[in-house]
Amino acid sequence: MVQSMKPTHSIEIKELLQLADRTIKTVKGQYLFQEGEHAEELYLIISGKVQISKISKDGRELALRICGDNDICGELTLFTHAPRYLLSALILEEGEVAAIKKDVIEREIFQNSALAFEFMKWMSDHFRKTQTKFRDLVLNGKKGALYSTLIRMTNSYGIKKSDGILIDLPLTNQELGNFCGTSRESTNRMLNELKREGIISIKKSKITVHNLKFLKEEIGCENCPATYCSIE
Amino acid sequence: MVQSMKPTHSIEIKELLQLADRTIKTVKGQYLFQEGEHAEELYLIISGKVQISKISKDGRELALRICGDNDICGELTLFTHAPRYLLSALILEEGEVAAIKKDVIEREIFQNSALAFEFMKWMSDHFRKTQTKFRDLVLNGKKGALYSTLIRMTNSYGIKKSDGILIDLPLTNQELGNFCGTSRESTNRMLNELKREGIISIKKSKITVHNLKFLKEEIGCENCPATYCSIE
DNA sequence: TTTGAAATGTGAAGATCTTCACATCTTATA
DNA sequence: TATAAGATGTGAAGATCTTCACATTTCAAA
Repeated sequence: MVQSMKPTHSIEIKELLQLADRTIKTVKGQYLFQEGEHAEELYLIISGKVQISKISKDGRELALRICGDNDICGELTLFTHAPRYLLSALILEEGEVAAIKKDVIEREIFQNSALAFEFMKWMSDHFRKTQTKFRDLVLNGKKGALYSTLIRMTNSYGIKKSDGILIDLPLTNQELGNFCGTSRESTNRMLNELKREGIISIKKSKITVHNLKFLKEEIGCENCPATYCSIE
Repeated sequence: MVQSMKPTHSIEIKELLQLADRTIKTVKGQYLFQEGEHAEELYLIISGKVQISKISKDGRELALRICGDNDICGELTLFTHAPRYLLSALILEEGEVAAIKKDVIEREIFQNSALAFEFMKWMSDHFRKTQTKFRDLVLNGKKGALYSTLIRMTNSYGIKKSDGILIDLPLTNQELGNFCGTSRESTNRMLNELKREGIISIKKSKITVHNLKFLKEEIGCENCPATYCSIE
C-alpha cells in the first residue's frame, strides 16, 4: 500500500501559469529570494522544493514551510506598496519555478473574480495553518513544536506504509529543529525518546511515524483536516 | 501632546455594514462565539472590544488579538465548507457588533471586485502580523514574546505622551501573559525588571513605554510599519 | 576502499520558565 | 471606611531547554 496523502490544491495553476513572466531553473542551495530584497514577483513552483524561512539577526533560522509542486511563495508581499520580502526562499531540490509580476497578478485578481475567490480561499487555508502551528509552538513547548511539525509533515509528505506513515523528505536533526525553534541537540534527544518508545523510526534521514495518535494526543490536536495541519 | 497612533483601516466598513444581517449588543464577559461552534457568520465590531483567543485543552489561554472599532473577527472560517470557529471571542468591553452571514459576504466578495481586493489586502496584512509575531515568540523566548507584545500594543492602543507611549488598555499580568504564552509570575518578573530599568512604568493597570527602542532592539525588530506589527 | 566531512549521540553545566506557596497591595462595594 | 476579592510581588524548587564539549557513526567522493 503506497498512497500519497498530499491534499489537492484549489488554485487553478494553469490559469496562473499563463500570467508568468518567465520560468527559472532553480539550483539547490541557492536562494529564490531573500528577506529584505525588493519584492516584485511571486513564484509558482513547477518542480523541485523550496524552503521558506526567517533568519534571525544572530543567524538562527526559523523554517516555516516547504513548497513543492504547484505551491505559491512570495505571496506575503501582495497588496503592499513598495514591498520587500519578509522571508527567504532556499532551494532544497532543484527544479523549475514560474515568476509572476506582482502587478500582473494583482490586476488579474481584480478582474477575474473566480481567481480572486480561489486565491482568497488559499490565503485563508494558509492562514489557518499558521495559526494552528502557532498555537502548538506557544502552548505546548518544544515537544509540542516537534510533535506538531511531525504531524504536519505526515500530512504534507506522508506516504502510507504497512507499519505507519513515511515522511518522504530527508531531514537532518538541525533542519527539523529549525522548524520547531529548537536546538539540534534537543531535537535529537526528543527524537531518540520517540524512537525508544516505538512512536517513530528513522531510516536514511527519513522518519516513519508508527503512532500518529500518540503525537496528536500529546498536543491536544482535534484531528483537524489536513488542510489546516500541514507544513505547506 | 495626545495623538492616537492607530493605523487607519482599509476595508470599506460602510459597504460591509450594508450586508449585515443584524446587530448585537455585546455584554462584557460573554462570548461572541466559541471555538467548536458552527460558524455561519462573521462579525464587524461597531463599538466595544473583543478579545480573540485559543483555549487549550488544559484550560490555558493563548490570546491572539483584541479587536476594536471597525475590526472584523470570525473571518478564519470563510471559504470553508461547514466550518466551525477555531478561536473564541470574548467581550472585553461592551458595545455593538454587526453580524454578516458567511454566504452573503462570500457572494458579495465574488461579485464586487473592489471589495474582494480590499478584503485580500486586509487578510494579507493580517497574515503578516501573525507571521512576525510568530517569529518573535519562537525565536526570542518569553522575553521576546513579551517585548513583541508590548511593541504591538503601542501600535494598536498607544497614545503619545510627553514621557513615552501609553498603552490605553487596562491589562492584568495574567492577561498580558496570555498574549505571550507565559505564566502570570514570569510576566510579573519581566515587567518589574523593565520597570527597574526605566523602560516602562505602570499606573492603574496601564503600561507606559518610555524606551520603545530598547524593546525593539532586544528582539531585532526591523522597525517594520505598524501595519505588520500590531495586535489587531 | 580509504578518508574527510557531515551528522548523530550524549553527559554535564547553566540559563530560562513554571509552579507552588504565601505575603502584600489595590480596588470596588457594602 | 471596613472588608473581601482580585491583583501583584517574590522566594524556592523543579522542569525544560540550551550550550559546550567531545565521542561515535554515516556517507559521499577521491
